[in-house]
Amino acid sequence: MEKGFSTNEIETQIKSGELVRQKHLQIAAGATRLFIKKGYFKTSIREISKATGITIGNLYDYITRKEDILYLVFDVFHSAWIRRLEETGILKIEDPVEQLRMALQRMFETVHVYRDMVLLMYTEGKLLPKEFLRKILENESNLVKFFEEIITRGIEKGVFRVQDPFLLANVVVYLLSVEPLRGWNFRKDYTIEQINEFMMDFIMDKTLVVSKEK
Amino acid sequence: MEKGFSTNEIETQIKSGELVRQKHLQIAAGATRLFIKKGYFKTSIREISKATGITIGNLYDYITRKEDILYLVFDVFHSAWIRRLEETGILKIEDPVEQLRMALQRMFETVHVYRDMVLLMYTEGKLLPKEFLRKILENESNLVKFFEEIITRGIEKGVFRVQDPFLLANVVVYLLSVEPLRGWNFRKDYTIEQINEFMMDFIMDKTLVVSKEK
Amino acid sequence: MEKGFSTNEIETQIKSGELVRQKHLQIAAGATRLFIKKGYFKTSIREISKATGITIGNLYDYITRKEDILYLVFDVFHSAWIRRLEETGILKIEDPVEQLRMALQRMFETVHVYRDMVLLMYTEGKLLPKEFLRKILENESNLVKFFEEIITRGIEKGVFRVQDPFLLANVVVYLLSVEPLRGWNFRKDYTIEQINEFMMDFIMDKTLVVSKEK
Amino acid sequence: MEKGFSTNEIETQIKSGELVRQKHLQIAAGATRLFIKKGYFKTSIREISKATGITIGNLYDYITRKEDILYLVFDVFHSAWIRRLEETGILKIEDPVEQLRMALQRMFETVHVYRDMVLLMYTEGKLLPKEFLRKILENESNLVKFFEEIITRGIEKGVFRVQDPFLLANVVVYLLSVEPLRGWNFRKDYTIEQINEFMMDFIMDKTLVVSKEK
DNA sequence: GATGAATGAGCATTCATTCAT
DNA sequence: CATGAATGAATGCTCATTCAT
Repeated sequence: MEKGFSTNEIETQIKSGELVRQKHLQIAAGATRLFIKKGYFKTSIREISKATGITIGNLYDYITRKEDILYLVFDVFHSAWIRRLEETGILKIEDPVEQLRMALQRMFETVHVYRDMVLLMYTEGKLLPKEFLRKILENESNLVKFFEEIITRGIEKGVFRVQDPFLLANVVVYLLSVEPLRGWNFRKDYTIEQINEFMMDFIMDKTLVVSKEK
Repeated sequence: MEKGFSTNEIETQIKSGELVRQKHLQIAAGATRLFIKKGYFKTSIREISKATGITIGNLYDYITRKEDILYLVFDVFHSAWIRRLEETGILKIEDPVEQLRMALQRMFETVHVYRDMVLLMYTEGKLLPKEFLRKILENESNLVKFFEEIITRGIEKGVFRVQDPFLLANVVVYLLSVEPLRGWNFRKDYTIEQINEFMMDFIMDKTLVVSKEK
Repeated sequence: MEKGFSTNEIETQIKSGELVRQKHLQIAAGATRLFIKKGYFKTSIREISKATGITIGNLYDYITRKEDILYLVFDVFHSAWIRRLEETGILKIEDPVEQLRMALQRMFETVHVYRDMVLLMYTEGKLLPKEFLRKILENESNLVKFFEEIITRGIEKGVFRVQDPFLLANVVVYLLSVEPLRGWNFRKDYTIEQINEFMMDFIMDKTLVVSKEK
Repeated sequence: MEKGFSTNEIETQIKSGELVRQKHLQIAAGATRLFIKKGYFKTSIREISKATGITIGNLYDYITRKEDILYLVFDVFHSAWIRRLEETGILKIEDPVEQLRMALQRMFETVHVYRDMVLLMYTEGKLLPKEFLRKILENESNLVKFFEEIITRGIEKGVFRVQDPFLLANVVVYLLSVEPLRGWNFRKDYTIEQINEFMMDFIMDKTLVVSKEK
């Protein structure tokens, strides 16, 4: 029903849904900073309680296990992520080339904004309870599908020539995270714009029929 | 480069260098299995002691902090990794195209063999104390340099046309880990050979001057 | 004696005595089931709130401490217990032998019906605050007196020959609980009727002058 | 192997069996006092640690869960209990009447010595994990058998006349605990000797053929 | 009178690390 | 060199109780 953020998956002692939503955001906000700085395991519930201003007991009215907080963090992040993608008019762009370029542009910006969160998902994602992990992976899977569809449409329109759109889409989504994951090795020598431009060309090159005669 | 494996960085209560080396290997072997299965934090020293057959007290004669074990694990892994690269005659191949292809082939195989370790490095690497982390990143950096050199030589020989060999090399090394990190989304639909072939083509395409007229 | 059930001992935020009585019954009913199933300590106020349908805050309008609920449970039970004894015309039976036999009969039935509660009183009774404990013990003491009087009357009438009616009455009341407390060891081999018959004979034998020549 | 006290049932981090035995005794001793005074649930591990002089961590080297301590307490108690029974030459007494009398005498003394422990077993016994509970009940069951055998032998020798030796033995064992469980109602008016004498007569009367003509 | 969110002390338990033998 | 018992701070979590609405 609500668009955007919802965390119905987490069992709660609190009846007011609105309150739950607000506190979940509050918890996620406080915990995110800590998780990014110290990692999930090195962050204690006491610290989260302090950072969020919610007493421990009350915290546990909104979650059942510490793991839930990790999920909360990922979920809030994912909502923001999705929102950024939807806000743009990317879905309505007709020309696949332009659409892919815009989608990539948008995603690279988003990845940059949420660099630390992207890193967190790669490093701590596996700690999620199976059920939550499934949900997170589904999100990622959808992003891949999103790119797969753009590519497929491009193929149908004859502007892309690609053998395996699905595998390519996987690689493309993976490449979005080069900077967060491997940036330590080149960050110092390039601006973020240079990096993104390089990645953009790298991907577009791979995809466009028209790049043949270069 | 070095003769196999050395862990001089770790402070030790024991004099005999040979013994230290042997026990370090023993510790790394036992701990690796555990870290892969349960992660660094959820593995206790007691478990490592049990898995290695080294009593806790004795364990602490060969390390100073739990983190040291993580480093040991990474270091042993890295030696094996390097060995695999050196064993082949890749460095002696004259034709850059062939050399790149062989290097990639070799690396994809290696990544596949050490898939869990690669994952471990991505997820737990950040836990290393700064000094150790520096060393690990240096290893990685060297791998990037290795590919950068191949590419640069290819450019000089006129067989590759690449704008930024360094950035490309970074991307290439990053792409080696596509399967361990994102394979969950496509592993079920492809054999490892199909995946590697796809990745190989993807990278070579990106690099080769001659591939234009395809 | 009193008309049913009253729990004036418990301090209350609520004025209306009638309401207090009703809620106290409601609380006792819900809590009894839980206490029997999980024991006093392992039953939380939250669970009692849920089981009784009374919100936690409201619950605390009718009690002051968790211990009060235990007392409530015992008190309600005791009323029912007493009622069962009074309902029968035992007090009016003239022949002491018949009277004792009927009283025992009635009590064994009652114990059987309230077996779990009897057990609960033995195991959790000591947890009551001193004042409440005193009241509960007084109830028990009255039951002993009840039997003591029957026995004494029997002695006066020459049908019982007993040295110490008071101690005997204590033992008799204690024996009523043999099945709840030690039944685990013989329950499987006997019906409840067999057990009660045995106990009955055992006690009557102990008491009756006339049983000598058997 | 060792006669008397052994607690092999409890999993331990400690290798030296002798040390385990000694510490288990130490733990049981300290915990017993606390359990008797405050009950199992109201006694915290911290208190037990303090009372035993064993640090919390070390405590947990000798047990796995708090429940184990309760078992330890019961087990130590049971060993002492058994020892008292065996030390006497009761088993060797030929005359069943004398044997029963001596056994009862001995048991009443023992119950008196361990009055608080008997109470503890009745009130907290049910808290034991199933496996331990089974063991404890088995001990009790054996005590019943012990009396059953004496009685049966008495019947065979024609000195007892009893319909159901097994049920009677159950009742007899149950009666051993009148004083701990119901003594609050008559303790003040009788010496322990008076009580025990009364109980003794009560039971012997019930059992002896020869008591007919009294 | 009723609601249920908030409090925070308290609990059992774990575990990296030390050190006497 | 090796052993393994000991330490104790720290952790995640529970729950009786309060109180603003």
